Amino acid sequence: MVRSGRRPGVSGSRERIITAARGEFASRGYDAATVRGIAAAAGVDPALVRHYFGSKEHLFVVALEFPVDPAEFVPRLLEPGIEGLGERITAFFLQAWDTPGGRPFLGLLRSVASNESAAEALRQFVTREVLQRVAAILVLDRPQLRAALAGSHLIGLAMARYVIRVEPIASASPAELARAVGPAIQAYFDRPLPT
Amino acid sequence: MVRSGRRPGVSGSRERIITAARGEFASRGYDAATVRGIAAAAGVDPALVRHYFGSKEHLFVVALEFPVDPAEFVPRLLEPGIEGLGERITAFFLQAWDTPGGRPFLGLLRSVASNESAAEALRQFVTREVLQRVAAILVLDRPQLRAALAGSHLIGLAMARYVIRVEPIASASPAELARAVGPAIQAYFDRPLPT
DNA sequence: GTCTATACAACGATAGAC
DNA sequence: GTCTATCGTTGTATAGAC
Repeated sequence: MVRSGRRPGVSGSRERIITAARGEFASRGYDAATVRGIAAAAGVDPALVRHYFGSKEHLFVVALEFPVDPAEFVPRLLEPGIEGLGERITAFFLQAWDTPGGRPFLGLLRSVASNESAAEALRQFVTREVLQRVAAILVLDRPQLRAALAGSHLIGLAMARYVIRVEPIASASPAELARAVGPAIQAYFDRPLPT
Repeated sequence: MVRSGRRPGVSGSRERIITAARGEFASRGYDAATVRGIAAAAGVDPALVRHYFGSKEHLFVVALEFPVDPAEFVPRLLEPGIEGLGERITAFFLQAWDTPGGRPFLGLLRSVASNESAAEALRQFVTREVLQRVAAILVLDRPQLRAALAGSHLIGLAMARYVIRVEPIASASPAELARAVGPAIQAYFDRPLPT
């Protein structure tokens, strides 16, 4: 009976490992997620993970891929104009987190907070794919600072709601939160910034 | 050679363990910090940590002690009145983080993001010692929601500046940031909240 | 003599590397 | 699948403080 060696046909193991890695990193964070756990969730041998990705860190970088595509949502949110932009962004952000597809965000946040290379990866990604795109569309002074400040509030909102789970933010409805926070985001695209 | 047993004089081991724990939790986060590493940094046996604190988790809770005292800074910031409150709070927050004494904050944030019991500890602490205090002083509707939203922005600011280190927030001066963010915080204590 | 501080050794679990 | 390292924890013995 042949036990070792390559299986015939296309296995899809690589993709299953990436999917499993997202789930594990999401639910446990970078450090607590284990290569063995990921391999088990993917139904493969741990050595296969090493074969494809070399290291846990590199696997993470590959799996980092965002669940939403800035190339799509940035123009879509900005296109209708400045008016109502704050609430649109906030509502989209909360919806992205609240849906099942937003699960990876939580793991990403956990990983970023505990792991320097994860923070580095996210910093590069956000700067290149989000901030620069926003800056290219906005006709305002210091667009990158404005976008970064607005983004910082949203990150904090996610920390308060999904990580720390402080009340009454944790239990508020997405719509209620979007209405409460929207104007603060809006102000970063409306108001002159102090020098 | 005598190896075990009590050492002569006052050792201060308990305090050294707490200090070492703060340093380890700060630089590595809750999960990555080890009891053995903390014991080594304190120059004691790991079993002594257990003797004093029972478990890693309880040691964390003891070491959690905030570097600033809400009983002091909440009244001090709120006392001059609503006017300029946003900028006062933001400047105080950034200063607390930027000074050497603010180091523990970073570790706290890392721990909270990666560990559920740390998040639980911080949630209880913030709710009891900060939000309720603010709510007791402010004469506004839904003071707890207002304070929580303002706090979420500040947490996000810290994430952007000290953890993710995204530009231009990471390199901005505290004064510049306080002027840019202050009005957003202020609005949470000025404006009517949408229902 | 009793309480407390301390050390040492080892256990069972589990990780990543190869 | 094996190897090695290291984790949190625990049992037990000992020496000083009071």
